[in-house]
Amino acid sequence: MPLLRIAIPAPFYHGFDYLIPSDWDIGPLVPGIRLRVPFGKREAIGILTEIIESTPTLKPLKPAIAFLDTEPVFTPTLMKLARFASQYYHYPLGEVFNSILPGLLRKGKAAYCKSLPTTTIGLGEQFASYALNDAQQTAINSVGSSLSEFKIFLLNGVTGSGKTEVYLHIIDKVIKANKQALILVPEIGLTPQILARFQQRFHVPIAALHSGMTERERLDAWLLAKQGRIPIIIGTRSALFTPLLNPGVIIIDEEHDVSFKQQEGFRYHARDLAIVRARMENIPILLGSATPSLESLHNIATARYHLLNLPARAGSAEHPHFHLIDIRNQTLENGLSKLLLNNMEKHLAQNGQILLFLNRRGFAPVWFCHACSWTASCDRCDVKLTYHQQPPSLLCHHCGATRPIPHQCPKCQSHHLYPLGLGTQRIEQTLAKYFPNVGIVRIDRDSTRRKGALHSMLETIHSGENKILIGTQMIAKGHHFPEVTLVAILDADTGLFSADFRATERVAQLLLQVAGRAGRAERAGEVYLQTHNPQHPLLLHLIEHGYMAFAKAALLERKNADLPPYNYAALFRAEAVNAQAPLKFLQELRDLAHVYPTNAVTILGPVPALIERRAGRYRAHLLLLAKERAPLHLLLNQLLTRLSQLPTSKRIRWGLDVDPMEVI
DNA sequence: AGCACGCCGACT
DNA sequence: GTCGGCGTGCTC
Repeated sequence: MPLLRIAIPAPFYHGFDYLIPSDWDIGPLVPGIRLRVPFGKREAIGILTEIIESTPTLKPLKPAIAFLDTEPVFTPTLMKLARFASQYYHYPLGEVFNSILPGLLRKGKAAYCKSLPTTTIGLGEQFASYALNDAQQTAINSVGSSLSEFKIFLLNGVTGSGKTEVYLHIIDKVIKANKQALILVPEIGLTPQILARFQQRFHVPIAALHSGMTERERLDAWLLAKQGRIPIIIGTRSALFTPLLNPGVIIIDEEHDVSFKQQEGFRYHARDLAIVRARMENIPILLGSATPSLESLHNIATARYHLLNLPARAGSAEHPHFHLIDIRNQTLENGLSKLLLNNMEKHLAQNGQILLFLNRRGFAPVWFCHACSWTASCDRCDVKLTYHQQPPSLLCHHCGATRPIPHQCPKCQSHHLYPLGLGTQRIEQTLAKYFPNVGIVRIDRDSTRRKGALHSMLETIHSGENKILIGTQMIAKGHHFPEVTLVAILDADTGLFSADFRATERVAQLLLQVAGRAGRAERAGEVYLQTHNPQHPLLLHLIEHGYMAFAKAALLERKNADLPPYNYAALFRAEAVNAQAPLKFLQELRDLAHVYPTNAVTILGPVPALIERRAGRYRAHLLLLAKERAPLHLLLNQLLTRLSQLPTSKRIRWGLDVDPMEVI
């Protein structure tokens, strides 16, 4: 008698087996359909993974309640991909399915599409009006001649080298072959500009999967893509799991971007899984970046990926022209050096626009007592509170807590309290004083909270109404400012000495990204970096020899330190209200590893997290490193099967992060 | 993760 | 005398 093996969205690493009610037609019972089943004292919706002949469980089986689909909600590839991801990230299969499914299907709604494509159908301009250079043509031909085979390409080219044009031509070939193109972009990269460019070029339905969509729109896009009726799908990380009837190509734009890695729950990396998917679908995958990840560059070196280089267009600098401003022993005007202010004046006089980058929102990062050096810190986190002037408050950037600003020191009763250090609000104020007749706009999370605010602020730059833009990381992605002739990074030192092994890579990528916001292809901007470390080898390498030289040096460091990509990493994270519990739990886990001795895996820790207490919870980490994947994953499996038996495991929130992006 | 059961403190 | 706190155990 056949039985149903079902993946249930619950924290278990195995499926659950059910009886088939005797009056059911067995025909629709194929892997990939949803079923409603009794589960403990409640009901659950699970995915049928297998029809089996017998069950290993000794408990009596319950019959399933209902099947919700007559055909699978997943394509066969997505079923395989989910299974792979579940094993690779050691995350329960039912939970993986659950995070892939559109919300309405998760809740048991019918897999039925009400509307025809709600997406815009573009005008379909002629492609022949666009001149390609040799490098672009080579890239297009390389991918174009591999349209029905699995091959990984890395398209490396600076801003303005024409990466998007290459994407568009490849997509054109794909849809002309009646296949579908899946494009993943970073979280903030999915701007209306990018979408407009696609809509302008293609006379086909385009699904743009963004956070503002309703659940209904999401489901429609999913179902239409599955039926092959939407040829182009653009979206962020989770769009990777869109079912495709006729997949033709996957494109990952800005492949180095960390937003492709999910940072909670099912901690998958969309780029890495996209490669697995492309292999399963037997299609090419194109990774694009001006600053490729060290992982990808290593894969170029080992010939796993094929490199396609796009040199900068004629007339433009290969990389922006950098100037280091040594701010040691200099009197700064609220963070702005004399040299920078003079150059700003010069550029403004020539009607240029200016972009200032400071990755710190608020007015000042510290509220400080002049008399006894007391500083305001968060009650629930191990961080100082940030002083905000609008609205006036002390804010914790880690847990969101706000406090009124004390004007008397709680420690020594002094009234000499003042904001210390620099944030974007303070820079904005200083600029207003220095350039009273120049339009200034500040773009950060605080100033853009209102819906549509970001868009209208960007407009004031594009229209020329504002001449100076001061912003945080928000301005580093997606947007381009052709009239900006001067870019300044006010504090290039942030991150240079971070304990995380990826910090320097992130700094290099961020600096180049910010620098790349400016200018036109034929008129690249000047870039100033204010630093206390003008001799820092990373900064020197980057500005003198460019990103590739930096990457080469950084890879050598990683190799010498046995860090990724020369080792595979997995990180156990634990947190609890009790300060000792996470460390104790991870120590127990480490001790458990002694039961499975292996030389192939190095275990480091447990150690408290760099910011140990966050939102009232203490956090700790245990890092595992291995030269080969197999022994690492074997050990992880062994640990996970016995983890729930550890005495402290119930009092702990824990998670496993395979290929972690951050280890501090 | 849910959900129920179970055994100890402050309320009508 | 009950309502409810969250520790513990279970889910085919």
